[in-house]
Amino acid sequence: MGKDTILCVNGNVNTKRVTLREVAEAAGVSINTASRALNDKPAVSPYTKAKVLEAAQRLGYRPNRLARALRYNKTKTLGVIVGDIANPYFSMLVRGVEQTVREFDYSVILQGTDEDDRREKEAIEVALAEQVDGILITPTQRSAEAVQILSESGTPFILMSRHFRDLETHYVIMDDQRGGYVATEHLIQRGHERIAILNGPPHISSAAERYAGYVEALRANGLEVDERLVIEGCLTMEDGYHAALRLFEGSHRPTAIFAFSDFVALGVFRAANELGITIPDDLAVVGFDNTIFGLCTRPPLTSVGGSPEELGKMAAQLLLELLTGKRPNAVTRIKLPVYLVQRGSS
Amino acid sequence: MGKDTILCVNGNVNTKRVTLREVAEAAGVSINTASRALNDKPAVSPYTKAKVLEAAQRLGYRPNRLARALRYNKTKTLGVIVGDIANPYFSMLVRGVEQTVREFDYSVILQGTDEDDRREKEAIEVALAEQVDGILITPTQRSAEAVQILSESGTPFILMSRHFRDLETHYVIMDDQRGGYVATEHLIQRGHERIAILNGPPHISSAAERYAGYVEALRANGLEVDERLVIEGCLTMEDGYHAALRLFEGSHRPTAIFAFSDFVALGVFRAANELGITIPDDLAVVGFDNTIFGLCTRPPLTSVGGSPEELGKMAAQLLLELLTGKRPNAVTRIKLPVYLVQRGSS
DNA sequence: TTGTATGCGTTATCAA
DNA sequence: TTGATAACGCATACAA
Repeated sequence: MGKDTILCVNGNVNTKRVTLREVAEAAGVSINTASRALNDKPAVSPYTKAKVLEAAQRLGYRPNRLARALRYNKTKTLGVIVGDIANPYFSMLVRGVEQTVREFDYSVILQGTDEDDRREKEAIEVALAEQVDGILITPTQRSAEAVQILSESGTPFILMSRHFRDLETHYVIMDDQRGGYVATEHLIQRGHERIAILNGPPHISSAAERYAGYVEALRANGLEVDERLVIEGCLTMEDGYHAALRLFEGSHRPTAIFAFSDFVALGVFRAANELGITIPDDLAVVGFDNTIFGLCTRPPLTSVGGSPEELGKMAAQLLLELLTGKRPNAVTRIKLPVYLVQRGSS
Repeated sequence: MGKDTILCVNGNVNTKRVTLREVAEAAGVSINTASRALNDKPAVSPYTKAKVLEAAQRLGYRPNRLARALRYNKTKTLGVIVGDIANPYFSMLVRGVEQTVREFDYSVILQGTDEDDRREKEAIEVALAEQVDGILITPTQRSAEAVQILSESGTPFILMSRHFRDLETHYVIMDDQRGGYVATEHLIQRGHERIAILNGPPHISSAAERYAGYVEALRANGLEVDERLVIEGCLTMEDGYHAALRLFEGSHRPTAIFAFSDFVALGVFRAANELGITIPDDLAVVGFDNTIFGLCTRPPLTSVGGSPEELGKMAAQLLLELLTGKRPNAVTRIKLPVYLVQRGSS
């Protein structure tokens, strides 16, 4: 062990934290004088202030945000609940949230639901028990119960990426119907008529609306919906992979696929690679979300969508403005525009 | 507005939370009788208990974890600090952590550093101010200061994926040197002699050790290190993309690339696609981490590594065992094995 | 079996 | 300018 070795075995040893009382004692002042000095409050002499600051510095004082939170009844903490942290879409979303939240000196308690409504309820309960000031959530939408609980709790919350048509909540979503329309129309214009959709679960609003856009585009172009080309419940790459395999095995093959997300589309690429199907010649593919992963497939993936990171940022900003009173409390609904970015896959 | 409409405009309205005192009053008992009833403590009559539980239920009582934490001096919250939340490697890591943490009824406060040491320090300060019981961190390693601070704080912490050679800390890492060796040796056996490495920043231990393994394998096979084929600082897909472009533009092209991560390797695929370079004929590629994204490239990506999700789980488990006293406090160092999974790219 | 009183670390009120 | 005291919500030692 060299002399520079830092011994970091700790744990139950030095776990005692320095409190304000100790700082006050060390500085020879009362506890609340110390408090005022550290919080830049008026009514404290420069000399005293310097003494307190020095003592705090020397002892390594760190204000206890918990105690402060208890006092203020504000934790400066947000609960963030998403479907799956490892899903690139949600990763980007959370990244946007985290960045914005940090700017406001708030913290994030992150939880994943795996799209399970029981887990979702638990996550909400945990967040509320942690006294978060607000909640950002992509609801599983298996029922409206989550929103019901949140609503009754009185804790401000904002839905991200998904919304309930007949519930008056704040939300920030993509223009999913438009996205579905644009993607499908694009494929039609490229000459396709048998266009499959590997959609998400239909109880999720973004999936339902993209489907509506898909249908709308088909009808507008004199095409009928073929149930055999509609596959639901795809959320992950694995889902996309298996759905694509099933589709190709069947007798009624599509010439194009519109996937619920780039992540799902990646699964389609995997299946196509394995089966020797050439994209875009044998099969055109369009994804959703415009993630960077679409740049790495061969050929690169055509995708429609906005920026999930931006959506996260907006939702966080909205919530924080609500919390800090910078924004009136009327229901705010934001629908972000989507764009089609055509690349080699279609 | 239908009769089922839930009005969720809240915010500053109903934000008053139900406290234990109110439950006690509603049940007509004292505050601590209520406390004991709700916490399944002995010495409370069944009748009283039922009364309290009913009142709690009716009022929608939720115990305030903050107040409880203040009392216990334990928050049941862990700070998790990683380089970049949107990096698939870290996403998987965080996912593993979150899953394990939930099993123990702990919460996670997540922060990203963007590999910036100032942000890292801030993140640590925030976590400590939040009184987290422990910290899981992938240190930026620009200096040992982060570890110094953590060490002095007395808060247990565990390094993930990276470690300091001369510091006595808990850590869970991959066998990076072995990984570097295996990847390089594999490429050599496939007949390659000009093998480039798109490595991470050298101050990061995993990068340094993979490089050591790379060098070791070259030497063991009578090959010399060619500085022109060593590129450092690659962490993202973008980095891999630009590094690969630079490499292909130069006069001294490699016939194989060993990338720091699958994420970086994806960038290589993008560059290769754009330049019309055929993998694996013109260029072999090996990634690291064995993420599912490697399955979607064409051809699929050869990769070496263990499971980042597993690493996250182990680190979380280790920390929680430390915190709950289930594990002695001796320094625990875990090095997870790595495997080579050969696919089409090499 | 139940209730009273105290303390966790902070901040705010008010009096000195 | 400073300090004593109460309060935030909860849990517990102790008394009843």
